[in-house]
Amino acid sequence: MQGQAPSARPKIGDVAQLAGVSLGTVSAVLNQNGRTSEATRERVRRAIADLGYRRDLYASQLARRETRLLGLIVSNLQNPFFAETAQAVEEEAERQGFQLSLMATDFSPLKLRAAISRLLEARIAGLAVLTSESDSVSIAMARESGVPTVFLDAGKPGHSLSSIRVDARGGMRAAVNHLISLGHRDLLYVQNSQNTTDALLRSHLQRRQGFAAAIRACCVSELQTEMLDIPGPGAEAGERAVLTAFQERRFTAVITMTDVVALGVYRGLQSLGLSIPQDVSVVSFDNTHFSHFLHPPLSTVDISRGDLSRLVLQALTSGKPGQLLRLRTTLLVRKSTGQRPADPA
Amino acid sequence: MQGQAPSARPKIGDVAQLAGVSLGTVSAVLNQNGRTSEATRERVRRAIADLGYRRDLYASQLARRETRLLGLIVSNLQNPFFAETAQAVEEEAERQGFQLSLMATDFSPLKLRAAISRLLEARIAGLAVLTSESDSVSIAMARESGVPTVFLDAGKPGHSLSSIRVDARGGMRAAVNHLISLGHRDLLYVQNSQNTTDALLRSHLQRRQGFAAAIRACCVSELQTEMLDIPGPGAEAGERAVLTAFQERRFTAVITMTDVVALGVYRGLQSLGLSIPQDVSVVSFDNTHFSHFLHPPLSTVDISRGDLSRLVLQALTSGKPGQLLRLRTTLLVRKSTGQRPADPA
DNA sequence: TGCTCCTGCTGAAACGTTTCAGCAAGGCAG
DNA sequence: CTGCCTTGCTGAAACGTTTCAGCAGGAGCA
Repeated sequence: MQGQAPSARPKIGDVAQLAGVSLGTVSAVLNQNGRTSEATRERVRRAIADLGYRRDLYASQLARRETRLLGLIVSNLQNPFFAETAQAVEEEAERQGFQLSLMATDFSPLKLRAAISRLLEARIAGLAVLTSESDSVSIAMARESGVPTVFLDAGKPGHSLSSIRVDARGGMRAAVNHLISLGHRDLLYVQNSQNTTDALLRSHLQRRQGFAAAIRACCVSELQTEMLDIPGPGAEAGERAVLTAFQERRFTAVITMTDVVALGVYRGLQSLGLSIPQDVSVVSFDNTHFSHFLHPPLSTVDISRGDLSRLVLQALTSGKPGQLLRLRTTLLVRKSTGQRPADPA
Repeated sequence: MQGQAPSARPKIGDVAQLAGVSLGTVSAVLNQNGRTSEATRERVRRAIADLGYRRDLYASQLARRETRLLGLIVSNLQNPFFAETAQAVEEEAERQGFQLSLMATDFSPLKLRAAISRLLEARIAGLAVLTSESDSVSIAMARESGVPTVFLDAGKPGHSLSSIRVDARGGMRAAVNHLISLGHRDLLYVQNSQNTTDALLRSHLQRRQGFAAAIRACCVSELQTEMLDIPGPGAEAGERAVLTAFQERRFTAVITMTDVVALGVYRGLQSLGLSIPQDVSVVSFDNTHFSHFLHPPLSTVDISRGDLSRLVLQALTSGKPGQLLRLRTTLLVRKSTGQRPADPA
């Protein structure tokens, strides 16, 4: 008859009482610091098990000085590129003794700000924003917090703010050169610049610059290119883009900015009765896992998840914030690109 | 010269001092409860902005009675089924004023236990475990915590423990009947029972029972079936399964337990020079987003993400734990299934 | 024996909020 | 003018840990 609320969470004091030791000793056992004898440890462990004690995260973190928590924000977990990247970062973080708190923005700048806000309240030790919808407001939030931060393709680094610059330009150049060397002269470039924000602009700019540079550098003059802007980041938009573009005119190669869009492009081409790569070649960006399993396997520009996650952790934990980190890209030539058809009727 | 640590996080007391009000008032403004005049609110807001104050999550939650936090554990975010489900649950949770803490197990029972442990430390208001590797230990952990919990396809519900039973049996029966009605008599059933745990067993059992029941109920006697166990949940395993199985003998239809595996099956069949569905029909489970974009579009058993997420929230927040909830499945016939080939040479 | 060092433990302060009883002041009915 | 209600604010207790100075007691050494 010691009190009758059986569902109350036992606290550290209850454990201490049952084990016949003090509060501080239990804490020492829990955290494996301080000096404790094996006998005491055993008694405490028994008491913990008997009571079903579980440490309270909030009290624990409140009392601690610092957190081993990293925040990671991505656009959308449905996109395999982000899912794969998130997993890679999580693994790298764990390897270095950090926990990861993962949030998605669904391509909404407002959700991005809310996510940053929440993560900052959680007193994260570092923040990685790997989305394309970061704008000046969200960057300012991160900057003013003083928390080590890394953005993808966003602005100038400074103070606590690092930036990872994906060499999209180089990747794009490689992709275009690959197509040109295969004889292609009619190129359709499919992009999605719907949520126009700083970072997205920059990211597009790089790709477009790579595209333009490759075309400029190319000796052939009879090059015909068209850029098509699609209204979303999904496969549906890619499919419609192809349907629309090919209605007017015939291309022999399509370049997309993500594998997911390429998935739609595949479907669009197939429904037009065009085969890949006999009639039309397709190149993409991301090298998501499924791209290898498409029919035909998709030629795509790889962004190394391992390198990316290592850069993220380096940026956040090196103690030297404000870095500009560069990430190489490499074109993976698979089976979706081939010689320009002899008779592109 | 008031102290020289500029990077120290401002606390609620600093805000109160700057705004010329008391601690409690600032808290009232922050939480929009209690009575405050517009003038005071404005002063407090200014002070917050000036100082760049941000609430400390841990102190806040420690002082609060309860959390509006739900824990969601899935197997692997790389699998689109889980990514889509997680997103659906997150949206439903948000709609009901809950935040979601998302964790992945990577198919490891140990990681599952660690995840449950962490979530319980965070004092979650409910726990949903949507993975196939839940075992009796993890179920016991959840049960003993007293937190409203829902598992997918795991054991008998009771006390705080609810269970969602996906009608895999029905879905499988529909898939098999569909194939049989198309004339197929040589069926390859591809499953992955690698991490054999209670829930996985149950889940397999259901599917296998559905398979067996459909075959038993079927009048045709010349039915030939084979079950192949693959060593992993990925597309690679699916591809190898086809390569292995078709080496020995020819099937006219393949049934897989997930779309991801079907992706590998597609590739395997294509590399064998077999076309879908002319030579071989394929049916799968999950209806992930990409399955619609495959060539040909994949016939698959749909598990409604909306229904699933609503069930999850109902189980966790209805105040009536210990429920057994059933989730219907529906076969989506697309283009990967067709008449059995006239001459399956 | 006296001194120092080490080990294992204790007890209280600190972490930054929320919550709530209580109080001052003003308005209003009688 | 009195009594009572309402509004807007205050101040302190509580939340459940971690951390750390300090203390008792035993060992080692001269």
